[in-house]
Amino acid sequence: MQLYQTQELRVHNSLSGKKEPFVPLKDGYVGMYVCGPTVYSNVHLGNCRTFMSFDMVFRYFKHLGYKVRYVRNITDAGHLENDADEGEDKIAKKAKLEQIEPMEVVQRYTVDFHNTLQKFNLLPPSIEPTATGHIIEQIEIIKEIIEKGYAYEINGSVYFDVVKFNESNDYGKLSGRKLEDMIANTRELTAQDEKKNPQDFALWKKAEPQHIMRWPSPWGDGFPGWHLECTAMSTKYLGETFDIHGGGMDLKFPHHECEIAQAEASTGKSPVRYWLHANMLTLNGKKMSKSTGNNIYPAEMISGDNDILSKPYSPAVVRFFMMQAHYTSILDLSDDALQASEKGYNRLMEAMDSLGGLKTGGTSNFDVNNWRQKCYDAMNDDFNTPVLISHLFDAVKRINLIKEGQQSITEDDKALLKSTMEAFVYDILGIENQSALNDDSNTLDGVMELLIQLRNEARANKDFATSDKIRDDLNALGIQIKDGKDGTTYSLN
RNA sequence: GGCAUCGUGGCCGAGUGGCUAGGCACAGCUCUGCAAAAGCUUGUACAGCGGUUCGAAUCCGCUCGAUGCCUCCA
Repeated sequence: MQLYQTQELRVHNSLSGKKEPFVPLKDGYVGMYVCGPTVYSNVHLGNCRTFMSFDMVFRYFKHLGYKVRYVRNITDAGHLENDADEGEDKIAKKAKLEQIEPMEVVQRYTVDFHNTLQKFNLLPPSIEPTATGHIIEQIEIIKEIIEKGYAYEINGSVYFDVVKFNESNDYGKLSGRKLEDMIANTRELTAQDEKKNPQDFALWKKAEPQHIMRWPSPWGDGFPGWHLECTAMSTKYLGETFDIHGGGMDLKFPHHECEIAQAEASTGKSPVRYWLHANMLTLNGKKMSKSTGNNIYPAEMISGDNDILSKPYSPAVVRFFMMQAHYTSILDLSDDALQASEKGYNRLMEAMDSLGGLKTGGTSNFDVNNWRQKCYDAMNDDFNTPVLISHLFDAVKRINLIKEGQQSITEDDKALLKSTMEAFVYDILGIENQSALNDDSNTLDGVMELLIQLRNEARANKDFATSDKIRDDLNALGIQIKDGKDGTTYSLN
C-alpha cells in the first residue's frame, strides 16, 4: 500500500485554471518535465525559486510513493537575441564577448547552476538533457510538422504556421489568448521578415556565415528554434502525452503555448495533462532586473556581499522563506521578511533538535494522527506549503510544552511525531537543519557542559557576577544559554 | 494599448460566504536571582466605491494600484 492510494492530491492546472484531482497516466508512475535554464549567465534567485518549487513537487510525489521520472533540460543551444534576421543567439553573443568557445560558456554556467541548486538542497532530476544533444530529434519533429502541413520552409528557415494551426486547433488555450486579438494588436511587420504572419515562430533558423553554433539539416546549416527542444526532449523521455509540465509563469506565453502547438501538430495529441506554473519572485516589491540593479545573485545573498540586504542568509533560511509562500503566488523578497523567516527557521530547527530527547509518558495530550493528516491535507491541496508550515509550528508548540513538562506524549506518539516532522521538514520541504550540520564537534559539547556546570555552581553560590559573565560572554560569541525545567542547554546562533 | 494574476492587521504570508491560519515584531503575564529561552493572553486586517445576500474580506460591477506576459527571460 502506497501513500498515494490514500492521499487525494489536487493540483492547479493552468490549462483549465482549476484545481483538479491528480490522476497519473499510468498508475504509480509520474512523468514530469520542467523547463530548465539557458546557461549564458549565472542563475539568479528568481530562477532558483521556480526550480525549488518543482523540487518540492518532485519530493512530494516521491514521498507519496510514486515512481517519478523528472526531466529538466539545459538550454545550451542559445536562443535568438531578437526577431530580426541577423539575430544572434545569446550563448554565441556571450562567447564572442568573452572571447571563448560557446561550449565554454555553457560549461561555466552549467556548473554554476548545479552548484547553486545544490546549496539550496535541490535534488538532481532523473534526466537532465541538453538541447545540443537532441538536434536530430528536433529535426525529426520539424519534418513531421512540415509533413502534416503546419510548417513552411523559406530561405533555409522553417516556420510554424500558427494561423493554419489555429484553424483546426486552439492556439492560445493555455494563456487565455485569442489569435484574432493577437493579430489585431501586432506591431508593424518588419520589411525583411520572412514569416507569413507575425504570430508564426521559428522551428529552424538558417545560420549566417558568422554564426558559430550550427548544425546541418535538410534545409541547410542552421540551428533549432526557440521552443522546439522542450517538445523534442519531453516527447523522447516521457512520451507523446505525459503527466506534469512545469515552468515559470513567464514561460506560459509564448513558450508553453508553442510547445502545445508543436506537439499537437506533430502527434495530433495534447502533450501535457497538468500544466503547473510557478510564480515570480520580486525584490523589495519590484521586478528583479539586472539593468536597474534590482537584482541579487544567490552567492551574494549567502555571503552577505551585497548592498540590498543587511546580513548574509543561509540557503536553508532562504528555502524556508520561499516555502512559506505558495508556489503560485508572487513572493516579495526583503530584508525584513528574511529576518522574520530566519527566526522562525531557528525555532523550527530547535524543536527538531529536541524532539529525540523528549520524555515520554503514559498519555498524550496531542492527537498526533489527526495532526499528521492535516499536514497531508495541506500538501494535497495543490502543495500548500505555507499551510503545512503553520501545522508544523503547531507541533513546535507541542514539542516545547512537552519539553517543559506541561504536556505529555506516549512512546508511540513520539515516534510518529518525530518521523512525520522529519518527513515533512527534511524530505518534502527539503529544509536542511544547519545547526545539526555544523554541530560536528563533541569537543564543543564537552566544553559547554563544563561551562554550564560552572555557571550553575556559581548561581547556587549566588555568585551572579561569575554566572552572568559566563552567560553574557558566551552570548557575545553567538552561543545562547537556555535555562529550562530539566536543566540548561545551549544553541549556536 | 491588449491579455492575465493579484491588492489581507506594524512586516511577511495562508484562507474561507457565517466558525482563531501561521511566522516575525509589539504589549501584558507565568517562569527566572535578573535575563534569555519557553508557555499563556491580547490585535475589532481584508485597496476604494457600489451591488447580490439573513450575512461578504470571500460572489458581481466599476475605480485606483501592483506584478507578469504581449520581443529572449524561471
